Amino acid sequence: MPELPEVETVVRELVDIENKKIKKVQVFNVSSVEMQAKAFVKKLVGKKVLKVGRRGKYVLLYLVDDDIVTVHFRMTGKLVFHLENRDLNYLRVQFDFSDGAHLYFVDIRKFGRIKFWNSNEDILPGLGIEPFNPQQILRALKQFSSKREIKKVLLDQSLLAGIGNIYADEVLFLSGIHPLTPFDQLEEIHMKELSKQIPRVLNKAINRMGTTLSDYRTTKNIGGENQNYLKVYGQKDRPCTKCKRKIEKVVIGGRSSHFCPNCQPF
DNA sequence: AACAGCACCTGTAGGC
DNA sequence: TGCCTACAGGTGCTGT
Repeated sequence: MPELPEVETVVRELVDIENKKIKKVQVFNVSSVEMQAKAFVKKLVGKKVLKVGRRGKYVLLYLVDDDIVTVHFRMTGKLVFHLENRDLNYLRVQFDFSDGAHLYFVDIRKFGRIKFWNSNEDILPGLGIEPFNPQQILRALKQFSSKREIKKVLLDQSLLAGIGNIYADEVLFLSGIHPLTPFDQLEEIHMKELSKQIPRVLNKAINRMGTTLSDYRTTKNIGGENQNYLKVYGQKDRPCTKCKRKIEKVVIGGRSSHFCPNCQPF
């Protein structure tokens, strides 16, 4: 799942577990939790989930006593309220609540991670700002310095938290910036455009409940709609929506990058 | 310090 | 049908 809009969609549905007490936790794949499974279970059982939130691509579960649990889906993780047959083989962690509700952490590739943080810990150190305020984004971009390609910079979670491969490509297309452009060669107008487009792209995707390409599903195990509105991601060889030129695909930092050679000149 | 490369896993799609 | 390779919404470690 993965990027900010998908995580935000899930978090909004997770209000259903707020104020519920965790009655039982079962860890079926030890590497899914960043702690000895036994200790992890002990930390959670009997605790109430006061609130659910999000930072970047992380789901946050605020527990009593100010302890926090973070969930990162990486590539294929998801949290669902009901376990379907097709997910049976990929159930990694199960949470049972005292009112009879369940929450299942399902993850085909086992990259996802669930972490317990004590109340005195500084959670998610080094994570960048939430990318919704254009002025704040512009400020962050202006004080950032790098010779790296803009595509790589957008994927850097320590600058802006939550942008992934799909939305980075979409943002660059709408901003008219070639993904290989060195960050330190961006002009003021480019920075302003990025600051404007980043929140727009993310908010639109949130309103469409995220982008479902293969694995991402909401807690109710249904997909989002944003995949039907992508301008460049996954659109290789298809005509650009603005100029009809063929969308191209290159590899940058090991990630596929889609762009229109006409609308995003190098 | 920054960056490339690879590791972590499993499934799927496409070529032959 | 079957085998093989490439690739997938992400990060984190290691070596240069």
